[in-house]
Amino acid sequence: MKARRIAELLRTQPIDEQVVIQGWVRTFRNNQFIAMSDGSTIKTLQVVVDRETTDPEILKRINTGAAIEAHGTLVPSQGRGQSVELVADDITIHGEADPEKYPLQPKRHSMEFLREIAHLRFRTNTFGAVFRVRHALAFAIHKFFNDEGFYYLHTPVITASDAEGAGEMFRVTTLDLHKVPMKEQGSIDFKQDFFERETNLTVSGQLEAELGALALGKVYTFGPTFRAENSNTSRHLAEFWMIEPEVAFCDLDDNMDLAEAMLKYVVSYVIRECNDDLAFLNDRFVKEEQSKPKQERSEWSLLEKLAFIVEHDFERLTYTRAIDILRNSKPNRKKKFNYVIEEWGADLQSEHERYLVEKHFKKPVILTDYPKDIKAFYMRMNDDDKTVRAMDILFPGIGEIVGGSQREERLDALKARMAEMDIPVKELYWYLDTRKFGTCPHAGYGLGFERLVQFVTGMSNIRDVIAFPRTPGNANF
RNA sequence: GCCUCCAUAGCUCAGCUGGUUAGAGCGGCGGACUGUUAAUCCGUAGGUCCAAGGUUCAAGUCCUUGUGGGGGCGCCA
Repeated sequence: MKARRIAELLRTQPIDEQVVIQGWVRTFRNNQFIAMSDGSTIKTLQVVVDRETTDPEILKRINTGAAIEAHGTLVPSQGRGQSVELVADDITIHGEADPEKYPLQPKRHSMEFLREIAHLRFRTNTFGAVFRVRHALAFAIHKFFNDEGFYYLHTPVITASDAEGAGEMFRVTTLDLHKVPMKEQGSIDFKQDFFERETNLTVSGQLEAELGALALGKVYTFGPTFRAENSNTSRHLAEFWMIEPEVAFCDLDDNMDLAEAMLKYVVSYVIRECNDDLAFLNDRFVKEEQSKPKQERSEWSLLEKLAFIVEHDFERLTYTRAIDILRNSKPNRKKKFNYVIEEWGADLQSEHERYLVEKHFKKPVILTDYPKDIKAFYMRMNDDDKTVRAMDILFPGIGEIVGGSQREERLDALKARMAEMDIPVKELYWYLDTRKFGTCPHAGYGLGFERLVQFVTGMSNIRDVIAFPRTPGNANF
């Protein structure tokens, strides 16, 4: 008989049917009740074994973590706490989990401990919920873009251009590091490397996505991205997944509309499809908040935060207006900020972003039209010649979740900007060609996928929303 | 990269201004009970107090260095 999944059995409740389930033991109570999980849902199915007729040797091996298969009949539960249960007539142990050595117990473990056993942490309620939600978000993103007429473009992971200026890069090479081939002048001879030139892991697929957008109209990328920055925070990874839509004939307002619609779509998708997991994560979130000091505590539960995102328009304002608000804010006047805002042109610190989002507007904020000096070369210059058509979407708790812009489509303006910022024009001839031939206004943005998962699951550390986090000094598993 | 905090049983943690044999809960093992819900009750075993130096009559506790980890900041998504 084919095994069925617990999620399906709990949904359809085929009473009196003979069924088979396969999964892992969460707890074994009273030598009689197995709480069994098969990953299909956060809920467990209670398997009732007859301790009189079941071989004691089998009973002894039913421990937390063991993989088992249960054959039996689904019946209404006699106990409280579940509506149906499986009365087993046969139990097979597929794989034991020696309770003396198995690190997971039916109790609360710290996130730090679970991070050190990342190969086993999928088996906990929290990580089961996180990875089901992560999947649902990824699926919803593909569905949203597909429904909107976008094409999923696979941009390269290995890139030769280091001109993007998005951060430090990881080198890709097959050269023998013990005897690197040198040229006469003392520089490394990359002609002998695999690609016969210097190559790195991508820090962004944007430039390539622009090429696709200027033919296919609407494209998006969704792939791994690498930054060799020595960033040690709860919101940074060396390897993370990024979504980068790029749209032709699109200005900054359209771009903001798209980003806001996408975020609302995926959040409401998950609210609809991941009920049980979100309910669990919500409880977890609320408990964690209660343990924090009062002024750091979130006013809302996780579910309230998610509902709020879907129901309210994001606040849109220019950088210039944001500076005015910040300059006149209480913490600025009382010099409570670590970095006091003195004048226009200053880069916003995360304390300022947090003030705007969490204190002043109390909703997601989209900041636009930043000073050109603090933004990338490819952003479209405004008529004031001082600001560019950039936008950052700031979310409560995690800060910047989206960074995007309208792209500079005018060849002369782009070249001038590249010269000013020492971007090698020659190397990026292919990028400039799109401005030479059939250029048009276009725009796009980058969404940090793990930051989105962080927001939706309420997990406070980004290392707990990706299976095997890569951070400075850590590439385990 | 900078600033901070932490490391005690398999896990979560307590251990006061340095002072005798380092504690609890969970988990393990043995038993009792049996429709339980992280089951309960009784008993029991379990420790290189992260490592290496140092101060002291005496170090889990103080100092130095190292290792591992957390949090904050910067860089960003």
